[in-house]
Amino acid sequence: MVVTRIAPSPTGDPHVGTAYQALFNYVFAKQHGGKFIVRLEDTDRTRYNPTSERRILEMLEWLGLSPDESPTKGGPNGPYVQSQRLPIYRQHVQMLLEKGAAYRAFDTPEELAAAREAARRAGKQEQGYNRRYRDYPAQEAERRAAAGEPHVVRLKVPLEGKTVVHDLLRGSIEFENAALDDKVILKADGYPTYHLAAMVDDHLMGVTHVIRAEEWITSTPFHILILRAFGWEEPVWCHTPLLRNPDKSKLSKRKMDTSVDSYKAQGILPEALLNYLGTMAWSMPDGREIFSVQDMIKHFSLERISLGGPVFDLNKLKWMNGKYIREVLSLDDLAQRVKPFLERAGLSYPSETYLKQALEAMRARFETLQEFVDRSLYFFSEAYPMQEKALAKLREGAAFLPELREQLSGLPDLLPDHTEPLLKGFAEAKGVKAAAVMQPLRAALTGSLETPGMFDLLTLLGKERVLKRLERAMELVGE
RNA sequence: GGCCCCAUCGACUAGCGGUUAGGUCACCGCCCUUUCAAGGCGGCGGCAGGGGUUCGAAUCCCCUUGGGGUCACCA
Repeated sequence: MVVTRIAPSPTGDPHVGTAYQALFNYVFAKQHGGKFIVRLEDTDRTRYNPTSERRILEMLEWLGLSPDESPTKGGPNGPYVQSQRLPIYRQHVQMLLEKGAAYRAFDTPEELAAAREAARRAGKQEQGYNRRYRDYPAQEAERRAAAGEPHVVRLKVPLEGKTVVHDLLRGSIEFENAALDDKVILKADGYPTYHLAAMVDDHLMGVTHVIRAEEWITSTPFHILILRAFGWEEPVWCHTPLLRNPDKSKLSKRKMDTSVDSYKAQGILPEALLNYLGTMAWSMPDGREIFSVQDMIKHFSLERISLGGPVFDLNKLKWMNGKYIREVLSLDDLAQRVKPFLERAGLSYPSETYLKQALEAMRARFETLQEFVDRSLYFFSEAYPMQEKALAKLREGAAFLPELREQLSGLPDLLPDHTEPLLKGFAEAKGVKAAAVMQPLRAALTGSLETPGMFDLLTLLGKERVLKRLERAMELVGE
C-alpha cells in the first residue's frame, strides 16, 4: 500500500509550501488507494510555537486534504507528534550505538565553532564536523555519558565510496561519502534531530514514498545512510521543486505572503488555492487550468512534475480565485462563503434573496470574498463613502437630480421595465447621452463609478432607498 | 566557495528528434457597453550561449553562462 506523509514543523503560520506538499502527497496517496499521514516535527524546542500545530492541522481540513492519520485523528502508528516519541528515538539511537554505527561526541558548541573557524582559516574545502570523537574508546564514552556529561550522538558515515540517491524525477544523484560528515542524530537535550526522527518515523509508519521539497536533496544521502545503518529499506524518493519568490529565491515570508491563514482571511477559496498550487510544476495532461482535487487524483502522475522552480504569482492566484467565484461556485455556495466576511465587517442583509441578488450583480467584479465586501458597501449600509471622482460626476449632473428624483418617485416600482424607458427617455429629452444621466445617478446612489448596471442597482436598492439617497446627494451638491 | 539541482515568452506551462514552438496570467488594441468589470476577438513576447550526435534538434551529449538549494546540537 502506498503511504505518503507531510512532516511540517510547528514553528509559525501555516505555510503555502506545506499546503503544496500536502496536495501532492494527498493526491498521490488517494490515487493509489493509500494513506496520507501528517506528522508534526517539533523536535526543535527553541522554535516551537504552540498555536502553529493546531493551525496547520486546521489548514489541512480547510483545504479538504484530510489526513488518514494525524495528531488529531490518531492511527495505528501514533503518536504523530515527535516530541511524544522520544523513547522511540532513544531506543533506536541505542541500537545504532550498539551496532557501532553511531558514536557519542562530547564537543561543546564553542569547540565546534572554534574548529570550524580554524578549518575555514586553513582554507579547507570540506566543511563539517572534524570527527574528533569518531574513534574515541567506547567504554570511555559510555563512562562519561553515564556520569551525565552532556554530549550528542553522531552517525558514523562511511569515509569512502559513494551514496546514490535514486530520485524519481531526476534519476541517480551521486554523493561522495568523503564529502559528507558525521551528522548529529541525537542532540544534547535528548531530542533527535530531524534526520534521525524522520527516518525512524517513516520506517515505523510504513511510508513508501517520500515526496518532499528539493531543499532536502543534499541531506538525502545522509538519510539513506541512517536507513542502511538500521538495515531498513529505502522509500521512493521524489523531490519536487521549491516554490519561489518573484526574485526566484525560495519562497519566504520576508518577501511574500506565505501564510495560508492570510489568504483565507482575504477570501481566497480553498479550492482555488489548491487548483493554483496544482498548476505549480504540474499540469493536467489535457491542458485544462481549472481543475479540482478530484480531477487531479484522476489524472495525476509524479512524472508530469516539471523541475523548474515555479514563481508563486499572487496575480494569477487572484485571477483563478475570481474564476471560481464567477464560474465554478453556485450562487448559493458563494452566498454561504461570503457571509462570514459580511459579518466580520458588521454588515447585515435583509434576506437571503437580497444577498444573492447583490452577489449576482457583483459577481464579475470581485476576485476575493473580501473584495466583495469592500466594493459592495452601498448594498448593505447607508454609510458608504463618496469617492472623489464620483463626487465630480455628481456635480456635473447635479442639475438633473431634482427632476430625476421626481420622475422616479412617480413610478410604482423601480424594476427595469419601468426604469429603463424612463432613464433613456430622460436623457433623450435632455438631449444628452445616457451616460450623462447615468453617471451622476450612479454616483449619487453608490458613491462610486464602478458598479453593476444601473437597472440592477435600482432594482436592488428599491424605491425608498433610491429616493433617500438622491435627496442626500442633492443636499451634498447644494441642489 | 565546495557539493547538489535546475534552465521554453515578464510569470505559470505544453512539447519528450520532424510543430508556422501551443495554452493560461499580465500587458496592448478592438468589440460589447450607462460606469467598472466579466466576456469575445486580435496583438506583443520565448527555446540562455557555444560545441557536438543526427538527414533533421526546444527535445540527446558536453562545455560555458545564469538561477536555485545546501553546507547547524533548524527543519
